[in-house]
Amino acid sequence: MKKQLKFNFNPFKEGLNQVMGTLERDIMEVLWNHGKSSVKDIVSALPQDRDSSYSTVITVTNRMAAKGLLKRKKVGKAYVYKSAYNREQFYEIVSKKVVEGVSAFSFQATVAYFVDYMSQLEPDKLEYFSRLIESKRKNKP
Amino acid sequence: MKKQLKFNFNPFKEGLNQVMGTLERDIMEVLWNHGKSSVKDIVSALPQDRDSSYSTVITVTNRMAAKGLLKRKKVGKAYVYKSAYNREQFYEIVSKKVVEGVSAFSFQATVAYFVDYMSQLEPDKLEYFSRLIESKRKNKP
DNA sequence: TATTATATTCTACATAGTGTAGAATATGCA
DNA sequence: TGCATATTCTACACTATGTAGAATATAATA
Repeated sequence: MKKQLKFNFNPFKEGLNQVMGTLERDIMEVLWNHGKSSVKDIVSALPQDRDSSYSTVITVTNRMAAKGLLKRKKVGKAYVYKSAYNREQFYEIVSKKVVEGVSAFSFQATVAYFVDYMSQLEPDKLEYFSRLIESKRKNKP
Repeated sequence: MKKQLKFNFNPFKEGLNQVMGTLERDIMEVLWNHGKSSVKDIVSALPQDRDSSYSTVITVTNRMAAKGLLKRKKVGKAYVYKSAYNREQFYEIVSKKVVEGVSAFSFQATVAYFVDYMSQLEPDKLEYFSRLIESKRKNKP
């Protein structure tokens, strides 16, 4: 079976950067937005304000491949990289693991803050939540 | 106001070790179980299988104090350390921040897995949450 | 008060993850 | 076969954590 993806979760950062470094995040975005890409492609697609060298990007993509975040395949002279998971899969994997982890850390506190957090949100999100619960209840006689 | 406690959350580890290192965790446990303690006290209360030197423990307690995890006060010749938060407070702070963080990361996936996780553990609780959510919704016109 | 036991601070090294990139090496196409 | 280009290797920076010796400070007591 596929090796389980390992990551840390930093709740004080934003978006993908909660789970990986900033360059890694930018590379993930490039691969999700542009599909399979060579290092050359990635370098040119990276945000303008980030001018990482070719070898910096190669080092990081290889580390990401070693971690199971990316896959690579030789095409002609160069390797072509792609994300091992699409965006939706990746967010699901992370969310699931963090929810499991924090529930195991402290079920009570987690439940309390989850409900609390939810109730402060807009009604449509609460509604989404209650509809989800209802459907679960119906499927669990 | 008090400086906000910063931490990473590792869902692949266990208990307090999800939020800090192993020696840090052992020190927290000593302080929660024994109350205010000098470094000497801590060293002797640490698990037998861990034989960290006095200066190792001092280094780590000072780092923890710098991070806001511990407080210290000079008593006689030595400093006496105590946790900045009691166990319950600490678990609440962490749970709250991680729940907020992962909800911001991906609201939909988080809600989905949270409900999923809860319904697997104790189906009955779903009804409780359902009612809780409903009452929250009614209080939010 | 001077000595001494003990506590602290300073410094430094190790490992892991991430960002960085030059130098050396390999390789495929013209 | 040669060259342009891609890869690998190596190495340094920074942060977090674990580790601990050496140097220094300090309080209690003789």
